Amino acid sequence: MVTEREFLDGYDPRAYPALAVTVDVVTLTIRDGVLHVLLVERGEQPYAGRLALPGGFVREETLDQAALRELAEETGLLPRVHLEQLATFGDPGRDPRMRVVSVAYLAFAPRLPDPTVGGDAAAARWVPVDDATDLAFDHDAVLAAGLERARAKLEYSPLATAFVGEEFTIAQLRGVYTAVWGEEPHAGNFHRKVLSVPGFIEATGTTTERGGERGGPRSKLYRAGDARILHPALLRPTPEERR
Amino acid sequence: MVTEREFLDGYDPRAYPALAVTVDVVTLTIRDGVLHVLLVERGEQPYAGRLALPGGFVREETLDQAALRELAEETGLLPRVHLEQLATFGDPGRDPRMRVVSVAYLAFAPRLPDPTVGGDAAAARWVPVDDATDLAFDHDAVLAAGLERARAKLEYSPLATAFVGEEFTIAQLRGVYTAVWGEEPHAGNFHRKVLSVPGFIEATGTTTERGGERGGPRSKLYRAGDARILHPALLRPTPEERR
DNA sequence: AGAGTCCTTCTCAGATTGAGTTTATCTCCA
DNA sequence: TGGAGATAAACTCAATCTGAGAAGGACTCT
Repeated sequence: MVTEREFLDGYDPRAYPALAVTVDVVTLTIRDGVLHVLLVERGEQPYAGRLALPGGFVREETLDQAALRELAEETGLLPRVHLEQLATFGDPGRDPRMRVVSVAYLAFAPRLPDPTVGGDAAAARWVPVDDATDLAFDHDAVLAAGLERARAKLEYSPLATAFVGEEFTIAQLRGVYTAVWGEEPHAGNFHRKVLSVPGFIEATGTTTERGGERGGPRSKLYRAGDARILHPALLRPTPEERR
Repeated sequence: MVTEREFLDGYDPRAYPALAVTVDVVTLTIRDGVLHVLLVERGEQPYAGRLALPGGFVREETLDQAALRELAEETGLLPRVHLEQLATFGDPGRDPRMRVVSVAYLAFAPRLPDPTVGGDAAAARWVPVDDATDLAFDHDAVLAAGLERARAKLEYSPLATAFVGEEFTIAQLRGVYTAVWGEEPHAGNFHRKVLSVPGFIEATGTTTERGGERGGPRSKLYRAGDARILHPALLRPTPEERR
């Protein structure tokens, strides 16, 4: 906010050229073990033909509502989506047309159907994050910030459960960590750790109907617990070489 | 950012009433072992007489530059200040005059002199964070977010060194954790831990000139190392009751 | 039926942690 | 000047946690 003094001293409509505030959403999901991000293809200049994060102007609504609205318009999804503010990008010149300050959001969703082009949805599609390069505007940096946030939050928050369905196996949960971190945690230790963190997951008492596709026993099913933070945390292997 | 489609579909100057973007800065420092925040007293309505975070309009500059400029205008301080983006607050109605989207920043500074009222500085002063209540606008929430971020960052980043001078003792560093967490870490274990984290601090080879004010031997002096993250982390005592 | 998969549990040595103790150095005050 | 009290730094030790591996089944496919 701004103090009255600054408001009076500084305010001159001509001194502050038109300025827009938008939201952009980094929506992540996992498909076939690979982390994907939701992108839309731009039809017009600038950056025509390039991929970009879905987003749009903020209306008379909260920023959170704007992000949720954009996400819904683009994908038709609403339920079971974790949404959080990521960071704000506002360098002059990041949009060649005018000064645009963009509040970036980060969303996590379980596997979703391909966006239907019903409604006003542009050509939205899921793209493996490794292929999501050369995005329009400064969206490469926005995506990078989102990925780093996601990797870090898996360590100390029960976020991974937002990527899987209502009921899930520990192996599925491990698949989330593998996809996001790009590294597979030790299966046995992961199992022990996940079960020992209070409130992370709770057993349903049921198991899967079948074993794994390539064999193996049925697995027990779990649902998300009520913990908001993981304690102790599940730390990434090799955060960096020691010494 | 915004796609061209959305830009064309949605853009109508009258549909989007005037909107301002500001930065507000939560500046923290430690004085006499107590965490303080920099506040300015508002002279005019709304919220006349109330305390508020320093801030102002974003000009033709990056958001980071705007935050740094506001901080410098308010306090005259520039060197050795750690500054990072905190979060963006944009609820309609958070400013009664117009829609104002505020990008909040978080700054950490070693002990600084009282802001001189030279220049255009308003009545800025350091206030113990526990006394910083009933702030103008939604600044209570902004401050709360800043405090929580600071507490969390002490765990896994070498941020504490931003609160002390160029050279410091381990006891001073422990004082930072005590002030921010409101809880004193075990002195012996803190000592061991801080020295064992690679890159956190490095010895200068010198000691203080005198012992502590109430006795005790001279302490060794250290300076900040080059680590960007602490690994392993210094976890807060009692993050919550286990089980 | 056999080969291969993999969920789940177990083992174990090494590292880390929390709590407390020890030693020596220094300041303040009588 | 001689304590009394404070504290930086190092050490001790038991309890816990961690990483790495292996074992036991239960299940899939061919």
